[in-house]
Amino acid sequence: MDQVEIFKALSNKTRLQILSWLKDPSLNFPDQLNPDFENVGVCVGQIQIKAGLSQSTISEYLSILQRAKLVSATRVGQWTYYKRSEEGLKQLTEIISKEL
Amino acid sequence: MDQVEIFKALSNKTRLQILSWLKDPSLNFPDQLNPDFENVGVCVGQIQIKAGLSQSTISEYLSILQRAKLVSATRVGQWTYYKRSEEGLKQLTEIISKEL
DNA sequence: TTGGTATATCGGGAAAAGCCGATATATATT
DNA sequence: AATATATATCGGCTTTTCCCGATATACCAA
Repeated sequence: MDQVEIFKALSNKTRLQILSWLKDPSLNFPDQLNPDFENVGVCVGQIQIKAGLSQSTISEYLSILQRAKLVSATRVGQWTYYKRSEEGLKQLTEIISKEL
Repeated sequence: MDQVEIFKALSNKTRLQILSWLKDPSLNFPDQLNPDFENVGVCVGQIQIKAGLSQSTISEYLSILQRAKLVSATRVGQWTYYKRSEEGLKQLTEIISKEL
């Protein structure tokens, strides 16, 4: 549980937006194709379009968030679906309330 | 209230340590000269010694924490005393619980 | 197998952060 | 005024982050 890594992941406007968007996928990603995306998450392409940055950048950002355990990924066919990891976010709350 | 600025301020091991040390100054800074330091804070020099980085670096780190409203400063004579800004830290908790 | 789509990885240029020593500024003392 | 101490600011070198385009990989469909 590397605190610095978590805070670095959060030190970017786009990555904070992604986390926020993933709080309510049906609201923020109405064009999503997969009907089960509330459970499985949102695919990289949708996030990329919404963020307006390049595909490679968004892919990298998602893996930064994943390494910090703030999101989790599920591969289904040719898509990778990302969703918030409430477990990791709970850990963050604990860090802040106890250690900080 | 720039969230990115706050998280950037927290994205450094030394700065996290400083915040943590300032939770209990009498424990972490036993050599402190000012007897009232529990209220006023800890001076830059003491923090610098404890951190083991250069004076200029620590001075800069403290102003980064201050800009993020995580600490506050009080100048008394030739010393500047820094202490945690519980107000700013409360704001951080709110950001995380509500917006993130 | 061939081609198409989704994502990941690589290489790199530009900007920011990490950290230093030197210097400037503010205050206190003599 | 001169000196000493504490802190802040400046200039610079090194490492990391921000993004990109190009390419590689994985999967699917014909």
